[in-house]
Amino acid sequence: MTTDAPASSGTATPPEAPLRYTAALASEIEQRWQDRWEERGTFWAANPTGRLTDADGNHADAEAPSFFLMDMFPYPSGAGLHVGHPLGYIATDVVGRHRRMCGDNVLHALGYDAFGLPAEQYAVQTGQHPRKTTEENIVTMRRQLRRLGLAHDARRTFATTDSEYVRWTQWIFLQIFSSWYDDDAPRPDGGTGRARPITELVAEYESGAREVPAELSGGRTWSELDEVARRRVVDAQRLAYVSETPVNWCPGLGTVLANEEVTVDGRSERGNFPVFKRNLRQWNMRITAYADRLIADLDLIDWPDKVRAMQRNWIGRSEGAQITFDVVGGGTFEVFTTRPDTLFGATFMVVSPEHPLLDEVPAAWPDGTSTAWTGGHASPTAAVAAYRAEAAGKTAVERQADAGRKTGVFTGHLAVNPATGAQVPVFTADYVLMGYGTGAIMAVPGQDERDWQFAAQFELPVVRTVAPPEGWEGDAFTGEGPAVNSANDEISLDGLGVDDAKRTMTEWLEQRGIGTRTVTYRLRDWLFSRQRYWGEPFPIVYDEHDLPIALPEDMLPVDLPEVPDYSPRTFEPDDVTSMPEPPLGRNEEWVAVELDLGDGPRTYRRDTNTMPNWAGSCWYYLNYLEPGRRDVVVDPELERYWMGPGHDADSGASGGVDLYVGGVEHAVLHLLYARFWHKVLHDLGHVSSVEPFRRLFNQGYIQAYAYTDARGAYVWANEVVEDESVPSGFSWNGQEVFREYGKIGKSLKNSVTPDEMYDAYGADTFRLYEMSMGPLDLSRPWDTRAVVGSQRFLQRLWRNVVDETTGELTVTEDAPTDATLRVLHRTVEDVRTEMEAMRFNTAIARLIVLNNHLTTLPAVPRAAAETLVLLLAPLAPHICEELWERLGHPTSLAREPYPVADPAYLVEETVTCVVQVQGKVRDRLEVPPSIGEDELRERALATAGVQRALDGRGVRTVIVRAPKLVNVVPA
RNA sequence: GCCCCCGUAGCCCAAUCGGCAGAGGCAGCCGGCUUAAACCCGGCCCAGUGCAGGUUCGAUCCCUGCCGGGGGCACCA
Repeated sequence: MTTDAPASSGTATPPEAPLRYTAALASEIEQRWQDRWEERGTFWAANPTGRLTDADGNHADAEAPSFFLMDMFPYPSGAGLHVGHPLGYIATDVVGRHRRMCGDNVLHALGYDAFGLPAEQYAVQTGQHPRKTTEENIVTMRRQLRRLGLAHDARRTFATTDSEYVRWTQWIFLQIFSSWYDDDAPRPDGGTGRARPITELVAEYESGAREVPAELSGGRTWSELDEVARRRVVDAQRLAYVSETPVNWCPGLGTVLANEEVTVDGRSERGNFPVFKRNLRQWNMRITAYADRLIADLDLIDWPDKVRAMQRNWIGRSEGAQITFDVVGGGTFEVFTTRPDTLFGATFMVVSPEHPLLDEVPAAWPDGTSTAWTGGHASPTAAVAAYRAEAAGKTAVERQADAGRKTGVFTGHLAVNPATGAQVPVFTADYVLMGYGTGAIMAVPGQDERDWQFAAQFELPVVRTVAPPEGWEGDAFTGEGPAVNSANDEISLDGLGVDDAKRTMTEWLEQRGIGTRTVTYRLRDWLFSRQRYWGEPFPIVYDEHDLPIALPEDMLPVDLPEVPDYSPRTFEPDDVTSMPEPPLGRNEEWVAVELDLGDGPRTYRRDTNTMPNWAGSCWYYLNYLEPGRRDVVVDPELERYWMGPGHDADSGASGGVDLYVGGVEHAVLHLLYARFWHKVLHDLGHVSSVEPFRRLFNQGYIQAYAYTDARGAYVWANEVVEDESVPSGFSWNGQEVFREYGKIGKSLKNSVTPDEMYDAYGADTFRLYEMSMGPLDLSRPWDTRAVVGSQRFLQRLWRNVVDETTGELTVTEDAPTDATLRVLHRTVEDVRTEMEAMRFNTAIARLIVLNNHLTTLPAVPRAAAETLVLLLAPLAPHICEELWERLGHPTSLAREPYPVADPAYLVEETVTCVVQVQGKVRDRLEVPPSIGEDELRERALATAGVQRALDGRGVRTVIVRAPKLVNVVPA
């Protein structure tokens, strides 16, 4: 049996011991202290300036280091919490309380990420307005978390759905909309490339300092463009822009989704619905402009290697060349390749089905077209149209199922290989993706496995340009080797290694003006609009030209309008032909709006999309610094104090939140988006820090066993018992059941709630158990039965100080003995080390040792009790406050200095020296720690154990590691 | 298929620089307390570190291969 019914008889208060530390007494103490902390403002963090002072009205002490501590933004679920949820909140609370006792000014608060799909779905299900259900859920969650005793500054809480917060989310959107990325602008850190206000771009065009890019101007100068054309030129360069691009359309959710929200199976991360590629006009954010900085600055921050690797991987930087190919009969197109050295082996071309080259294809098949290439169609026009339609209807799942079995069709186009001059056929195939590189490749079957497969399928020629090793029997050879078959009148790569060949070829291409060195990224721009109700509206209107116009700041926030129906228009999950239909479009009075934006009152049309729920979590850390500001998104002085580079010893060159704790599931979503927004705000001068989160810590998950019966149905885990008589070892109601390990939740019937723990043990026991289960970053199984161990510890602590019957203090004023002082100071030293390294499980183990030692004494010396209480206070704050008060201290221990060990008591009088012969322990010696090597060697050689083990053999060498080890090596 | 992390007692987990395999908790067993039981107190049992090699005076720790578990990526040119 792994999960007892939580209430056990041991927690009832026995009449003979009215002050035993039972769940009832713990609850009384805990709630009393929670009220006091709130009334006294114990955990108010003082800002250096402005309205937020500490409880005494003081601003931050300039001498005290600041420590900005954060949990990942919780989403207030309607389902309530289970025991896995608080793990991270307890951990950050322990860190915060510990840092505070170490003298830091700790900022720790918790807000709510309350927009988004789940909130909306919950509201639709319950038939209520999302604002109502969201607010109710926040109330419930606040109550459950307050009962944990978290030392948050309650003045700094907020929800992303607050109108005051939405104002600034929209304001930041407008900052991004009103910016462009200047690749050549110098940065303070020495690099080049940063966001600049779009007004500066316009000014440069007007003054002639900058020429309008030809692909945007159609060859005309700025002065030759009319007003609308100029706006199109500028709009195309904004960091937030509207464009018609292939996007992820999810009919089942009724909205488009970002790449990061689509699983590798091509389904929505939420709801697991199919996702289709559709060309739609949508908002995008130019995160790709920051790709290099998002990679490079990973080196500045203290994050788990795993998360940094995931971000690097997601951004997917690859170096190569872009090469121009001429199309026979006119026109050109570009390909991207990481292997320009293999150009001589490019025997055909492949473009993605969405490629513009296919908008016009020859009307008839060229002479000699193989029937294998035509797909049975009479003309390229028909073949390409059919293939394009087929590709558009495929989900990513289907595409993936086909991986390896290549499909495609000849387009009728022929291209010229610039190295060989040969005419090669251009195919279209869906293994080439429009969103990566140029959407077109040169196919080199000799050096690329995918191309080889395609070539085999369509009977295309193979030319090897890298010599495979002797005896190579495989297909494509992608390894290192000398170039072959790679020479023309102007250039020869033959004999060069891959790297040299790449360089030589790229130089030749650049000289000839038909290629350039290029870097490409897997990362795409961030698709930023959703066709849902419960999100931030865009602060954008459109004029008669259908061009976006930013609303002026004084019109913010744009609040959500009431609509007749806020449910999304969803479709059959596989309805490919469906079109998104934003709920905000249902309120025509709101959509059509008359405004005076400078040229008199005119009618505009509002944007009816909403922002993704990531928007709110992209900047919430800044809002903790001083929520509710009307004049500025964040006070620069507060940002420098709490987050600026060098604001404390550990903040480094990047600055940012000192410690950010949360699950690893946001590694490439929230954490990438937030870094992007932060860098834009940094470029525009709103924040001094370069990165939002200096140190990231991923906590593990608490999971639990679940049990299925013979039919595979889940049974209530808390009713399962261990049963030797059945093979699985577990039974439920007398029938054998089978154990699995998985997420805690209602569906697995293994849920345990914090409320049950508060009732059965109290919050301190619950906190202590969660922290003692193992290292914080490891996932581990919940075991309700084991919680009692933490409760026993607190009971023994309580009894060491308070008489269970009378409530009298039992501590003695006598000085501790030398032995007690040694244990005490050893514990202080070790606990400090463990706490600083966030190894709370081992810190707790040391505290238990000390407490058990005190239990053996006739009476506990006050000095030892007080030190123990202070050491334990971050972990079990309520009982420690209570004991601290009973020990005669009128004020909270929240800011008492964390104990420091006296080194005098850390020195051992004797050390056990291990005496080994050939690595095996043969004897032990009690020696003074200061013993010299020579003396130790002599004494070790003289021991009976060594003599017996040597058995007359000579000694070759003796390794001495004074004072702890001697190892004798026989001859 | 590629990459990363983890395998220590029945269970959760410790072990600093390569130096006595055990800090703590749970469960189990024995004893004490008790009219009795629970709570509580004391004590005990329990692994040679997933497997096979290698380096070393000495390996849980470093290296190689394999097995098991977890995670990430996956037609990215």
